Amino acid sequence: MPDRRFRRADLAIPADELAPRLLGCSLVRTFADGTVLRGVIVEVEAYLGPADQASHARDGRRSPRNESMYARPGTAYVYFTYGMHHCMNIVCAEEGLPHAVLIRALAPADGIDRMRALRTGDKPRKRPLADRDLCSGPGKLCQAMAIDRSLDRADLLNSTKLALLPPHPGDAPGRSARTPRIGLGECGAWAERRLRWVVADSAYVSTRQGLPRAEKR
DNA sequence: GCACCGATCGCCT
DNA sequence: GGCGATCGGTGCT
Repeated sequence: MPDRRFRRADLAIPADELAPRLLGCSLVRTFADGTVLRGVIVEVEAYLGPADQASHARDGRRSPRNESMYARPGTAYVYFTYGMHHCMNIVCAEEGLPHAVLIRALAPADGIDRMRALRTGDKPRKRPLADRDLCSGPGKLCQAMAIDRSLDRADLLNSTKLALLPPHPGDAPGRSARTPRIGLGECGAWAERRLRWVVADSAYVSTRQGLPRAEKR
């Protein structure tokens, strides 16, 4: 059976509509040697276009760095930040309107040992990284999946290297919770809007910030 | 040209 | 909980 993919039209919707639907979907990284890494999306944030003061595209900003935000829905937007980390977004809404969903955490599913090797690199460690430390943050998951600027502008609906797949039929993603987005500076009311969605009971989220205490584990 | 800072992480106290 | 790492993007002089 050929792998299932989204249709372009499925992603041609605003980021705050797409984001919750991405919980439970898989992000799949395939290497030239056939190695496959897969994680299930458990945490996302929506960035809502030119008006969104937390977005790289705020006030219509457009540059070589964020050009892919203006591309077709289904395009990957990968950027470099803090001098050492990459973060990955799924571009959505109509082409030319810079909406995107930041992938903040994955539950590792396939290729876990390879992810661990990618995360650990050459650094000697007393204990191997725990599974919950592999993809529990936007920078971590890019390191674990070998996602960098070379995958910026990749088409997640057709790329052989990086793909977005819908949940397996019958997969229950679990209860989701909404919170404000993480790590924003002064963005006025935009910092307060609840544009982050997390699988509330997942052990693989980046932080429990904003989640009800009763859901802490 | 140059100074500031970031959609983060890991290590330290 | 705090802070340094590390460097490209951005905006101002």
